[in-house]
Amino acid sequence: MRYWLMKSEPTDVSIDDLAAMPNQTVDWYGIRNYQARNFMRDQMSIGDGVFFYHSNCETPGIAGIAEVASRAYPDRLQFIAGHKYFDAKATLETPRWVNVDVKLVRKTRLLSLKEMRETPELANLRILQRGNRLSITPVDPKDWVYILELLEK
DNA sequence: GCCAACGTTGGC
DNA sequence: GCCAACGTTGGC
Repeated sequence: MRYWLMKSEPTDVSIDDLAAMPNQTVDWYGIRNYQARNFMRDQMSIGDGVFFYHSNCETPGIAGIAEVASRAYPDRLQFIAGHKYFDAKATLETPRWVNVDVKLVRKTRLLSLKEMRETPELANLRILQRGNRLSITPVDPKDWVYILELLEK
């Protein structure tokens, strides 16, 4: 059992979009970064905890709790010629990109990036480190618990 | 819209 | 295999 923070642009998939999806589940498509892919492929298990993070928006921050709902499987968009996420080097036999499914647990208050930065206990959180752009990062269990408490406040 | 930081690409 | 150039991310 591991914990993760996964970024999504709310103009693409917001927490409310997730809540409106069938089974409140979305395939985490479009990851085109090897580190993030490897986290999904090698380390994620069904039931892992996920903080659903809104990025590249007016108030970035954690908007809800979700969970990993599948093992990693090939991202279908890599095979669609002309698609934004098409990859000419990927084949059905040797796909390059994978995704997991992510299921909503519950929407929370928005815990803003600003508030996280102002919380000394969270100083080690990967997303707060300088220059961190990874869209999927592991979260330490103690940070997971601490943030859960913050989300209740 | 700016730009710092980082990842990827490709010439050599 | 180096590294300059380019592309992307994402906060501000």
